[in-house]
Amino acid sequence: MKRKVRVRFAPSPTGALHIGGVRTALYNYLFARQNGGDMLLRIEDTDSARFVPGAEEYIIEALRWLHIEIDEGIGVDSSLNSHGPYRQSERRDIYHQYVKQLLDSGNAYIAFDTPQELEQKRNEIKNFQYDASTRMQMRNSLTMTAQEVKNHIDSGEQYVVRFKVNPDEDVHVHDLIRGEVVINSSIIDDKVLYKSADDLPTYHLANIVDDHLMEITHVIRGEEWLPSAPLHVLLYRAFGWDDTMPQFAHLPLLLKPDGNGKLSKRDGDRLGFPVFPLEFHDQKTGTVSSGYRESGYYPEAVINFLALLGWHATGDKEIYSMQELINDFSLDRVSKAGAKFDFEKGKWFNHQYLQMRDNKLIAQEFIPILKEHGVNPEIYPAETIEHIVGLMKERVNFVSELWEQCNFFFVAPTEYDEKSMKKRWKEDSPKHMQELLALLKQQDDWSAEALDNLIMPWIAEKEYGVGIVMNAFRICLVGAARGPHIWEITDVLGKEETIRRVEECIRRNA
RNA sequence: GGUGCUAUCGUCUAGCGGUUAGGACAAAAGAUUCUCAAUCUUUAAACCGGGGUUCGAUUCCCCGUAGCACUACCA
Repeated sequence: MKRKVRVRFAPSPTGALHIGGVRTALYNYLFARQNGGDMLLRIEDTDSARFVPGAEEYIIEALRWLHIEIDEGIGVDSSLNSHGPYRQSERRDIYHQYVKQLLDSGNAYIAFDTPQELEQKRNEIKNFQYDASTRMQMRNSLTMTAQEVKNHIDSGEQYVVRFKVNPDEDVHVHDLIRGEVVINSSIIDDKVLYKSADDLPTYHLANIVDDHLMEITHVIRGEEWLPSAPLHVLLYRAFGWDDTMPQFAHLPLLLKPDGNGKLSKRDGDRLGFPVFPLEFHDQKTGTVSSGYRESGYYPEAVINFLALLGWHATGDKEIYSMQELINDFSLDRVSKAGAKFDFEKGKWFNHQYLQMRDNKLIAQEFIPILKEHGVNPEIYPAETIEHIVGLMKERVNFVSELWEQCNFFFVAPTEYDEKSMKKRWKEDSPKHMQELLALLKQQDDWSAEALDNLIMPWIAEKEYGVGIVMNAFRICLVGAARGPHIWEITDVLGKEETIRRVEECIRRNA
C-alpha cells in the first residue's frame, strides 16, 4: 500500500532560522504540496543548553511570511494534530519507552564514562572512537555486572545510553538526490542516544522515533546529515522498522559568496546582506540581525530566489510563482554541489517582482516612507502617488529606494547638486530660464504635448540648444541632472509649482 | 588524520555520447534620451587534470587534485 506523503521541517530553536533552513523548509513544502501530502513542523529542542527563547515563534512567523504553510504540528490548530506532541522536550515518556526497547534487545547499552574521561581518551589516543574496538575497555554495562550497573545508577551517577553498532558491515543508504551511498559500519561510533543528565534523547534517537511515529515518508534535509544517515538506517533496523523507513534526500549546502565554507551569519554582517528571513533580536546577546522582510524584500522574491539556489528545471525559466514551483519542482533535479550565495541576484529578483506589482500596493507601501521624510501624503490624490511610484519603480530594486529617486516630486530643491551645476548650468542659463518663464506663465494647456509644442520650437528658433535649455530647466525642478522625462515632472508638479521652482532657481543661481 | 559528498563562464545553472556548450546575475561596449536610471542590442567569459570505454566524450568508468561536510552527552 502506498502511504500518504508526509514530510517534516524540524528545526532547533537555537536562534533565528537560517536562510539555508528556509530553503530546506521550502523544498519540503514544495514536495508535500506536489504530492498531495502533509507538511509537518516539529521542534527539535533536545539540547536544553542551546535553547533560545523566542526562536520557535520566530520560525512560525518566518514561514508564515513566506507563505510556507504548515499542515500539522507546531503553530497549527491543535484539532488538526494527530501525532503530537511536536516539541521533542514534551515527548520524554515516548523516548524512554524506545530507549528501553533498544536496551532490552541488546542494541544499546549504558555507559558511565564522563565527558572528562572521554576528553582525556581523545587526547591520549589519536583517533579514539567509542565503538566495537574500544567499548570493552570503557566503563559501561558491557564491562560491568548487572549489579554494578544498578549500583552506579542508584548512587545517582549520570550515564548515557549508547547505540551498539556492529562493525564491518556495509550500510546502504538510498538517497533520492545522490543515489546509493555506502559506508562501512566500522567508522560509525557508538552514538549517544540518551543522556540522563537532562533526561533527553539526542538528535539521532529522537529523530528516528519521531519520524516513525509521525509516519514521515520522506526526509528532506541538509547535506550535513548525510554522514549520519547510515546510523539512522541502522537505528530503523534495530527497531524493526525497515519496511516503513522514510526515503532520504540530502540537499546541497548554501555556501559563502566569497571564499569557501558554509554560509554563516557572519558572512551576512561582513558583506552586508541578511541571512535571516526576519529581523532577529537575540535576547541573550542583545544583538539585532537584519532580515529580508525588514530589508524590503517581497516574500515571493525570496522564495523564487531560494528555490533556484540548488534546483533548476530544464530550460531557461527564472520567474516562478509558488504554484509554479509546486508544479515543476522535483527532487531529482536538485543539484548535488553546494551553491554559493549570490546576493546580487537576490536583488534582481526583487526588482522583477516590484515591476510586476500593482502600483496601488506599492503606493501604500511608499506612504509610510513619505511620512518619515516629513511629507504629508494626504495632500496628494492617491492617483498622483500611484503615478509617481509607477514612473519610478523601474529604476529601483526596493520600495525603500524610491524616496531617493523621487523626493523632488514632493519637496522643492533646497540646494543644487554641484556636479550637475558645473556641467549643465551655463552662463546664459539664467537668461534662458527667464525667457522660458515668460512662455510658461502665459501657457494654459499644461499637457506634456502642449508644453513640448511650446518649448521645442522656441529653443529651435532661438538656436539655444535643446540640451542646454532642458538641462537647466531640469536643475530648476529637480536640483540635479537626474529623474524621469521632464514633462512627467511638470505634469506632476503643475504650473504654479513649476514656475515657482524656476523663479527660485534663477534667484539663487543668477 | 579518517569517512563521505561534490566538480560546466566570476556566480546560479541548462546539457543527460555527436551542440557554433544555451540562459540568467554581475562586468564591458553601443543604441536611445534634455539628465540619471531603466530598457534594448552586442561583447567578453566555462567543461579541474590524467587515464580508460567508445567510431566519438563536458556527458559513462577509474585514479589524481581541489572544495565542502561529518568525525560531541549540538542539531
